[in-house]
Amino acid sequence: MSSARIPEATVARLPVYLRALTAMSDSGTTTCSSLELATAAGVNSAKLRKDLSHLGSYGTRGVGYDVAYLRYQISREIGLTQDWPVVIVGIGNLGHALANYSGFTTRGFRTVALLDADDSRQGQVVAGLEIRPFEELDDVVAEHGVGIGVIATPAVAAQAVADRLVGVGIRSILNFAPTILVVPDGVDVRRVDLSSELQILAYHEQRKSSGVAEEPFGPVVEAVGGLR
Amino acid sequence: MSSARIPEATVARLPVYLRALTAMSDSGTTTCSSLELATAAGVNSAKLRKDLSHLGSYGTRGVGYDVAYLRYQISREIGLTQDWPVVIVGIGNLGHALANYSGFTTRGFRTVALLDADDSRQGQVVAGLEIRPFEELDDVVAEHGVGIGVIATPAVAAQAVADRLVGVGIRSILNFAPTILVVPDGVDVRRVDLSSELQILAYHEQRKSSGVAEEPFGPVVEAVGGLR
DNA sequence: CGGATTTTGTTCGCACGTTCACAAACTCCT
DNA sequence: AGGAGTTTGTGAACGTGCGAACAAAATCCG
Repeated sequence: MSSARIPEATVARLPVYLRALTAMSDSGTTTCSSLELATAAGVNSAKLRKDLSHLGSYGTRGVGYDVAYLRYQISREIGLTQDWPVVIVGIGNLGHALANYSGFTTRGFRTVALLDADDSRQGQVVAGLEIRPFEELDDVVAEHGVGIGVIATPAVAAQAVADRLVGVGIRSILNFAPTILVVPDGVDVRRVDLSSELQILAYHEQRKSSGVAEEPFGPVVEAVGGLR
Repeated sequence: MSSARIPEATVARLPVYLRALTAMSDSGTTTCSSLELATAAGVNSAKLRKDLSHLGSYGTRGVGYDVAYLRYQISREIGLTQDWPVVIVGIGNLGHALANYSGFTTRGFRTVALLDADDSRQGQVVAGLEIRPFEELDDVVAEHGVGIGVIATPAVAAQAVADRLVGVGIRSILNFAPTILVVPDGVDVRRVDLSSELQILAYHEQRKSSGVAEEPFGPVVEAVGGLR
């Protein structure tokens, strides 16, 4: 069961459940029902139960889920029981923010290097790490192993950076540059596009403004991702 | 046709098409086929054509699409022919980066205010705007009208901020805080969650590492959003 | 003018995701 | 011990989304 393929939609929600469970754990809650967890995560309780059933049968009928146990099981399923090295490329405003962002230092991930092609930034210390030249990518991988690459460069540089990342063996890329990256089979790219998000909001806002007939209490979209 | 409801999946891709068309326009391309545009956007050409067909019939059989014309039509559909005022709340590292981010000043959006509850930041100028106290939210809305709210505060403050935003009439929120916001019907919340994105990548990376049997040339996911 | 060629717009079948509804399984109380 | 009450896990119905295949419409060329 636990080794069967998990639907992509479910995978995308597991981090949300994990966060909700962590919050419960912090506030001393030791047990929760599917309804409580679903409410905290902002989803339907049936959907939550079906999602969890893909991992295994970790609840107890008539009782609910043990918060700590379920949290561990989800962590394990996602692969957070080990530490993934993260390399951030492009330390401009955004890269700066990402380096300082606590979500990257959360259990499961460790920012091991900040790289930038701009000479003027070399040696500057951000979030306790020294900015290194992009050419040292190979050294970084040699030191810390292959992990996850984060691209926070301008759009024009993104594809070249991606090519280099793939070249040193990285197969998971988080792309903040507004470009569609072309990568070989077997490499995952997830794109985070702020202007797309704004535009999607604008579309719905426009529909709301110009009294377009909507389904009763229309699109209340609790959407995509969340920042830690 | 143009007033019919457009599928959510299509709406989410329109910004990508728009960006690809802009790039073509900048490089002097005046006409393109569905295959060319689809390739640039990283999608199947049949899907692209179906998406565009929801807006209307803007192509010419045997020829393709006029880049400038299609670009205008998509802009209009999304609602970018007017300028949406954007308010950013929480000017920490991330809020700082967002304020300087060119995607927010792109045609269609105008950052009108930076708000922060922290006294020590008041008056500081970021990206040409002075940081103002969060209490002045009402004044901002009075000055610039109701638009889109961006929450870049710590998680604990996010819900309270959202409540205030909704209180002054804002119905579109882009949430960077790692929290599920509870909002009334009719309010759209889009969440951008960096740690979720990382965790999703970690899940797939783990599967790739531990030689799990995969479908031939498994999950090459070109996923969610992109930054401008 | 008419046939060959190109490319759009749309129809169809299939896979995926979501929700409802209910049986199975556990606890609690008498 | 047994029945009442809870809550999980899942089967089935429904809706949405995707990709292939094809007809319709435009251009090009002889």
